[in-house]
Amino acid sequence: MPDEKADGADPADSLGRYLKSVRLGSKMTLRDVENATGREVSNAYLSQLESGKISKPSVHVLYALSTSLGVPYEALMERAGYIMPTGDPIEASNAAKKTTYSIDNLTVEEEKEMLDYLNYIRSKKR
Amino acid sequence: MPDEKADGADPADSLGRYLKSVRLGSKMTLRDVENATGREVSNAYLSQLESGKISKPSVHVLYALSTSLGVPYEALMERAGYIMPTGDPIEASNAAKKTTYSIDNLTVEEEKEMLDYLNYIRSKKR
DNA sequence: TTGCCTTGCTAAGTATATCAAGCGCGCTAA
DNA sequence: TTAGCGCGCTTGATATACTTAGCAAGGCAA
Repeated sequence: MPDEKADGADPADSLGRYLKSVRLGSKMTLRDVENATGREVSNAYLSQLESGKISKPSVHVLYALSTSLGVPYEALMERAGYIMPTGDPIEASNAAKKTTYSIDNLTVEEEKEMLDYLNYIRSKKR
Repeated sequence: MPDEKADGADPADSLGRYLKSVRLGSKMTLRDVENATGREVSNAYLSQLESGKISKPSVHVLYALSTSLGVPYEALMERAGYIMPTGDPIEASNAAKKTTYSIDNLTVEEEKEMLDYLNYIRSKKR
């Protein structure tokens, strides 16, 4: 691993290494985690996750792992490259293409503002 | 074989119908949405989503649709059967009451106002 | 009519997540 | 030594998300 960058450049890699470090930190085996998730995540699959062979596990898997390992759900979501609504680094591909459609490419802040505004106009009308 | 049930018990079904109602409410075609997502979600795929043929789209797809359609990310996540950290184990029945919070059921006037507001905050920020 | 365009939709293929089974290694005990 | 067990890991198979190409129906113009 001589070419590791300081930041987590590769998201998949980062997720795998994160999962592994957390598991080892808890002194659990792969099968321990499998059982802790109620067999929702097989040890074989977890192994592939940790080695980075699988880049985008489903949210269900991430949720099961987060509760079984005791780490916050959001941490796993972000490292898996998913976008959390509370605002975070976003995969750049979104910003690339712009079309001039009605509500297009809402940023997270914009979405929040829009929601606030909706609440405002609704309360006003009631 | 038209054996559709009238209730919205099935979450997958619910997601499809929700997407469709939002799209029609915005007066967009399937291809409009495809373009609005920057081609991230094809019109063919969206059609399958709306018809309930696909039950668990990835979070990326849901995110692209939420921004392009102007609905909150959480609403789609919940209807797709995913678990959001702020909620708890979510069942279909739960989703119904919980999503009153969202931009669900936008009236036409509200939609117009929202669009105006979006233009406003965008022009302000540039 | 004929021709062109758009709309929703489908059929068939590819990619990838996920599972079940099992392999080889290191350990510990007889 | 051999037997057994738990460990991480791999290998193949299946399910399902997702793509690309295209079709039938309807609208509209010449």
